[in-house]
Amino acid sequence: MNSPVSGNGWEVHIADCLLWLERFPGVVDAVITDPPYSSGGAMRGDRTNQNVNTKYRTSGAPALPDFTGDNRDQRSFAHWCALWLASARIRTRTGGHLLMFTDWRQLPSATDAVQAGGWVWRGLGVWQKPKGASRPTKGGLWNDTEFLVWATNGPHKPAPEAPCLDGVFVSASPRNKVHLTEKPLEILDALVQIVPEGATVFDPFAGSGTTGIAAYRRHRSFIGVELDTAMAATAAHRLRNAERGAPVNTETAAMTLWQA
Amino acid sequence: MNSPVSGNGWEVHIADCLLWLERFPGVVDAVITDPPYSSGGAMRGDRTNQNVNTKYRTSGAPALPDFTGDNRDQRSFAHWCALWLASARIRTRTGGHLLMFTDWRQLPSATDAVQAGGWVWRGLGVWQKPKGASRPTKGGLWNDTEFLVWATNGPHKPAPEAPCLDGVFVSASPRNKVHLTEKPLEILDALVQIVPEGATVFDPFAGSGTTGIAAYRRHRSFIGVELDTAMAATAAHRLRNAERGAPVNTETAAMTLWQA
DNA sequence: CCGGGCGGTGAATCGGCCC
DNA sequence: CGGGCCGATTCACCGCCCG
Repeated sequence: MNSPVSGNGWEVHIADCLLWLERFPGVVDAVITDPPYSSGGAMRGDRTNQNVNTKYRTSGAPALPDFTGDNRDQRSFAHWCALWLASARIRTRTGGHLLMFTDWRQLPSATDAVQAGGWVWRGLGVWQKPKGASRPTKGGLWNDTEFLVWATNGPHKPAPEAPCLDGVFVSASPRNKVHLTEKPLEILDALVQIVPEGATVFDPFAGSGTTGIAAYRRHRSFIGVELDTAMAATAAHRLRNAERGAPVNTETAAMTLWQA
Repeated sequence: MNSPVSGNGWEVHIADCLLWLERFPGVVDAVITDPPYSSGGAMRGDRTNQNVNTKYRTSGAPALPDFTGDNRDQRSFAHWCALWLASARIRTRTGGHLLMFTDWRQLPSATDAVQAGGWVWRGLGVWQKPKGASRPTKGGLWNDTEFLVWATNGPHKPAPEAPCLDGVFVSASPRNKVHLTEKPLEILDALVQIVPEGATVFDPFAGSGTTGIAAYRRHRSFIGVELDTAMAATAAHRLRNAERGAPVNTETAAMTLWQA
């Protein structure tokens, strides 16, 4: 285990989360994460030669770094999720929470994996994107949602003062993204409140660290694991920006992407 | 096959949809339906002695008739759905649509069944209920959504003028319900527009006929099948109200529930 | 006719108790 | 000890009623 980059109540580790979890001795209160979806071309065997930039980029937007782990077929996606979900659950306190993003195509696999990993599935949240930030489907349903699987490690015993989180989050994709699938900070800001202040939030696919920033600002501790060295550097940079009270997506944060 | 109750562009049959479909010679353009969810207590085997009124009713609201078929366990729910979905697909034109309501708990089983029935799953819609019309979950996600599985029979080739339906429908549960799980007319009004005017909409679980009313008002033909005699009478009554341009949920419509 | 106040409601869930 | 039945719980919004 490499030594992490850390700050006041947060740490970011560069590691594969499965290997990292095997050696992690602590206990966390919630797992809040956005794993690689591996969507598109599932069950069609046509994903071997695509990386994320050719897959997702359509316009003249600046290219973002390819991220790894987004090329599994559907069955192995579910199996792999079950593995890290089981490992993460072992390190989550009884009654602790899981909040995991997924898209519609992987949703059934995701809920299967969550349950296979020993979590108790308790509901679904919806991230509704404004129409401008999504794609119309002529003659069908507008594809403007992603989903959030909510589960607990065993019984759900909310504290009397525990808030009730919305089931539908309306928010546009962030501007000035430093990660291709970066989630809106305001959604993570709501999600981290599923645990009380002082609790520890764990993100095994920390990416650019948005979960950590939300946790930091809401006075929750954060442990992030990210496989990609450059992306982990970006997460650390953005968390340090948050510590300074600065905007997180600075020019220099973006530059860390290409230096490692 | 009993002779149906029918009107100008609509018919309601009293039958089990699986048996009825076996003998139906026609072709429809869309299947839009809300099957019994069989939710609650899934995988816990505790559903034997519950009817829907004890299951879902909490307050002093007037009792509505129990509906049948809401007591399958999860595996047989998926299997049974696959059966009627396959039968219905055979009677749907190539490129025709399926829109099927489900709740979060049955969503993975529902999408499995849709695909097992030979449909091509193409997306998810969300029905977001106002907070007042749903249940808070302390320390977790508010349970204020139901879902809509969208699929097509084979390739999706929308007409150039085909509209794009919303992915998220915001609507309160109807007042003066005559069916325990009656869906808002405004949502069905949007959904029937997935097929052009003059096309035929089929609902194998017609219930109180809301899908038919929406289809009638939007100049689509409607074929409904409903197992429960009293509920089918209610559907016919409400459709006749719609033909007269009258409000559909009249006192007499409610009375048909208890007469058969 | 408009605005504010108030009571009703909800495609459950959970703990506890009884048999 | 296990399974099933009973009843308390939850809170923002909807819509009616009244001023």
